[in-house]
Amino acid sequence: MRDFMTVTKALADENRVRVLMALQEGELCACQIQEVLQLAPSTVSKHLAILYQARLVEFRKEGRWVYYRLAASTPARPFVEETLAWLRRHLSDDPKIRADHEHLHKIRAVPRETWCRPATSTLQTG
Amino acid sequence: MRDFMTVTKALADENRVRVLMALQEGELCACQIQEVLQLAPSTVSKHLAILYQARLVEFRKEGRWVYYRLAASTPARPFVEETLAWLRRHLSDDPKIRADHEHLHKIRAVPRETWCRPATSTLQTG
DNA sequence: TTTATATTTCGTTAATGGGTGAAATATAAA
DNA sequence: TTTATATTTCACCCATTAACGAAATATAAA
Repeated sequence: MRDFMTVTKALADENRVRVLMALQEGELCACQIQEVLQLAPSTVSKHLAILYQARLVEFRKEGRWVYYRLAASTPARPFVEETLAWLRRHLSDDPKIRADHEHLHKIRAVPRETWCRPATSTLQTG
Repeated sequence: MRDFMTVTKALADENRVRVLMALQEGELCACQIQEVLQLAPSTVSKHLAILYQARLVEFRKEGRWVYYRLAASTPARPFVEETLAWLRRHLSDDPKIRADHEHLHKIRAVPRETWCRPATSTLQTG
């Protein structure tokens, strides 16, 4: 029950759901997720920690960067894939999710140095 | 997205999840739900309103009583059945859910007048 | 080493949300 | 009508949490 509630609470925030949907297309480093959500790094970090505690995402560290991905489902814990499929079925067509995906495509199209910088993002958001 | 978040927020509370699981065995009136959750009537009423807004439950009024049931899934909105199936798969074996079911069996076994009374419940809870 | 960058942790603030009791509402019984 | 009961609404309190900036941590580059 406790595990289950940890997951439902993790899903009860729009920004965290956006993260999970963004990760459906592949891993992203923390700063890419910051760019999509347009939130402060500390805020995004907290959201990612909550998703990690719910075991919905995993991460790997590469140099200064931390790459997050959807957690792998195991036979013993089909939970994740099931939950993500549920999200996908109901949110794939959502306008905001679609906008995030378009935003992500732009982010992936340019070298990281272009946008992973101090404060001024040169990326066109519209 | 907004609809979806209304549902995930509704699911992000343990007592509301307990209500949904309790309703799997059939409709219950508000006071029966109060008895299961052991919470104040006003609190239970609030929880039920949140579940209703999320369109996870429906209700019918019969005299002074209000009977709640799981919402019917329609082809246009398979959401409910899917969500409830998800709950069932992951919580049917949960100790607290099982205890609620046992409690419910006792509640159903006695006439309503026995326990749906002022403040003193004569029902054995253990 | 020093400097720069990516991320997390910490402290704080503001908003949200669960809990309650009292009052309001609705219906049934006396 | 008056009284009793079931439920909801309202106002409030307290706990939780999302957001941020600043500081701390970690790693890479100079």
